[in-house]
Formats: sequence, C-alpha cells, structure tokens
Amino acid sequence: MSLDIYSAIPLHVQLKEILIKEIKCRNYTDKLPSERDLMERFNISRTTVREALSALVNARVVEKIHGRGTFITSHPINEWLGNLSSITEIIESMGMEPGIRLLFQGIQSNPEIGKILGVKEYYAIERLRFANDDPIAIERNYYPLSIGQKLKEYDLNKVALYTVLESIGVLHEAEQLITCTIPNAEEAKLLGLVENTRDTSVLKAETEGNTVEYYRAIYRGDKYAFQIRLFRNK
Amino acid sequence: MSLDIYSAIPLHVQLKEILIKEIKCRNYTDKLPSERDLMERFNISRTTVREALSALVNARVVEKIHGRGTFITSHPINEWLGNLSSITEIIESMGMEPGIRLLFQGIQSNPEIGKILGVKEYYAIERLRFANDDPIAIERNYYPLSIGQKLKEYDLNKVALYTVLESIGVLHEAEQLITCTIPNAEEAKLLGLVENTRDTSVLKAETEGNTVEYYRAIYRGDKYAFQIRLFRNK
DNA sequence: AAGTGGTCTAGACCACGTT
DNA sequence: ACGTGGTCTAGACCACTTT
Repeated sequence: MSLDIYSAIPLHVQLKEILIKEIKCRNYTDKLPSERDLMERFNISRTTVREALSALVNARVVEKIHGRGTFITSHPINEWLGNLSSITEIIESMGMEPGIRLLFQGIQSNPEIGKILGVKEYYAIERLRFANDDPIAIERNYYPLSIGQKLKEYDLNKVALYTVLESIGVLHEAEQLITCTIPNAEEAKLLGLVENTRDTSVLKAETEGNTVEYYRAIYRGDKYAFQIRLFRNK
Repeated sequence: MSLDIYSAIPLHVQLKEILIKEIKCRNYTDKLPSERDLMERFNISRTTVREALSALVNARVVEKIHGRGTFITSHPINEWLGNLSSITEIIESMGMEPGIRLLFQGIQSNPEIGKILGVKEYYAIERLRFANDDPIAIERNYYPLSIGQKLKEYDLNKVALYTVLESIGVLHEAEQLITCTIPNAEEAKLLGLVENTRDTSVLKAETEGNTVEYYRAIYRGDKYAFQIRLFRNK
C-alpha cells in the first residue's frame, strides 16, 4: 500500500484511509508506527503525517501520548453494538410502537459508499423506521456481499437486523461496515414530517401533539453517523 | 492583544484563545481576518495560524470556505447558556423537582485540569444534582481564581450558578472555563444508584419505577462537556 | 541517550471564489 | 488578476517517556 502523489486526493487523506484500513485489519495490535517511521515509509513530510493522524485523533480512532507514541483507542466494535438496536429500544422506552418497512434490499455500487467500505459492490438494506405508524427515519445498512447472500433469506420487514446477524454468526464482521442514518433535511421533508429548525442537525416533528426532536449524537470514524434521540414533550 | 513567545503556552493555543475572546466580544461581524493577515499581525507562521484555526473549526466556532475566508458559524454564547442550566431545565421538563447540594467549593490544583484551563490553581465547585431527591449527577465547574473570589459570597446550595455569574457580570469570561460532568461508572456506583450497562457513556438508573438514562451528548470546544438526557420510562 | 510527540518556521505551489 | 484557504516540504528545537 502506497500513496499516489498524482492523485487528486490529498496525501494526508490517502494516508489516513490507509491507516484506518490497517487498523481495521488488525495490522497493529495497539501502537501505530511513529510519525517519523510513517514519514519515511511513505516518503512524505512529517507535517503531512501529522495531518493524517490529527484526523484520526479527532475521530477518536487513535490517541497520542507525548513521548510514548500513537495508540489505537479501542477497537470500535463494542460501541457499535449499542447503536444497532437503539432506535427500536428508544422508541419502545417511550411507550411507542416501533415499526419497520423494507424499502430496498439488494446489491448496490455507489462509488462514494464503496470507497468508504473499501469495495466496489456491497449489499444494501434500506428500511423506513416507524414510531406509532409515523415514519421517523430512514436506516441504511451496508454489508459485504458474502453476508448479503445470507441475509436474502430473512424477512427484514419484521426481524431486527442484529438478531439475524447474530443468528447467522456474522455480527462481528458485519458491524464495522454498518452505517445508519436519520433523514437529512431534504429526506425528512419528503417523509412529510420534519421541519428544519436551526441546522440540519436538529430537527423537530409534531406528531399527535408530541414534539419529537432529533439530535446528532454520535460521531464515528471520519464520517458522521447519526443516532436518534426522542423526547416526548409532555 | 499580542502573543508571548516566552510563555509555556503554545502560540497556537494563545492565538486560539485570543480569537475566541474577540469573537465573543463581537469584534468580527461575520468574517475573520485571513490567515495571512493573522500571520502578519502576530508575527507567526501560517502553519501556526492554521493550527489555531483548526481547533476553532473543530470546535464548530468557525467554518472555512475555500477561496472565500473563515467565518463565524454562529455566536456560540447562546448555545452555552442552554447547557449551563440544562440539567435543571430537563429535570423540570420531566415533571421532577430539581435539587442541588454543594459538595465542595474552594481552590484546587489538580494538574490535569489545570493543564486544560491553562492555570495552576483554579476555583472549583462540585455539586450533587438531584431529581426528586434522587442524586443523578455530579456537576463540576472550574473558574479562574478571580471569579472564584466573587463566588464565595453566594449560597450555591440554592442558586443556579449561571444566575450568579450573570449578576456579577462574568458570564462571558466564565463560559470558556466551565466543564460539567455526569458521574462516570465508578462515581455512579458510589452514589448508589447507577448500574453500568454497556460502557461508561450510557448509564441507567432505576428510581421509583422510572428508568433514567444518561447519555454523553455534547462536544464543545477542545474538551468534552457533557449534557444529561433523561428518559422516564412511563 | 534515544525515541516519541509538540511546536514552529519560511517558503512554495495549487484550487477556489470574487472582482 | 487577486485574495483566499488547501496542501506540502525540509528542517529545527523542545518536552516527555523509556531504556
């Protein structure tokens, strides 16, 4: 793996992505190579190395310790687990009935997403989430094709996804590839329920006298992931 | 306002703090000086300027637009205000009675915290927060000694802190130095109410049949601040 | 003493947006 | 054309940690 100095993608971004991949592949047990090592290995200046590392520090992927080195904060799998079923859990805890409708299931090849996942094609599942019959979010999950093959057999209109993943024994591999989004402002409007207030990160919906608020809550990796927080007003 | 090159505080940190101050004092209506302007004004390299600005971008205080300049995202003071009293507000909005008990008030000198604040000694206030007589959080606020001097005279068992800060006219300076934490797992256990579930960022408490959940929610500035979200389960 | 990250410089060229 | 931020270099010295 090396950098392409003719690429339009900045070197520090390229390096960052390589490091993320290597961390995910467990190439480092705990500690990353030193900044000067990376500098030599990729033939770039230390500033550029530090720029890449800064992004990772910022994304909480690694942590720097003065005089000791750069360390992987934790393998992010466990944290993901909590999020997988959280929409259902939170809706339930509000005394509302969670619902799911499958929008799409099959192979996709969006280059932007493929780049993040590190593959060309992937298995996508898009589902509309409900709380008391009110659509509140679009959830998207992306998996490697191998896992998608196994998912075909299940009725994803009813079953919680992570239950399926667990039952076919691929929960841990699958986790790293999942992204889950709430609607952005445009999508939300299409759903007919959301009014953009301050910025795209805080949305409000009025359903049956209940004000439901959405917050950006979880930052993961180098891209945003979203988790829903519901507040029932009264 | 200028930089002290002999100070132990890095130049980019000094610059960052000056810029924060100037933003809060409304010295800029919308747009910050260009990187090259700041470079000349403070006699530092552009790298250092960019390092300071990066921290502000990261903290969502400013936003950079390629080819146009660096812009203030929004005057961040109001948002802070919301957080200052948010614990009280949220408890009230749940129909519960908020309470406060002062645990400690005085000068402290924890090196770790001092480092964050950029001083050796600081004035600390630790308060236990209640919802319906149930302790739910420990709140810690740190201030420069000058402000602490003035805070001594108030009964912090009763008064909302930000009301005091406002009345003595130091709200704006104080803001940057406040940190507010919910109990970590260990502390929570000492409070006798919380069971750690998945990780330290999600805690649950069962009080009088109500399940209360705590979430890390808000990232502000260069350090973490925390905001509590309560969910009453029916 | 050696290795690590932290800070800082001076200068270069590129890409984008406004005038 | 000009000003802006974006990227990148090569080198320096400091502060902290381990050996």
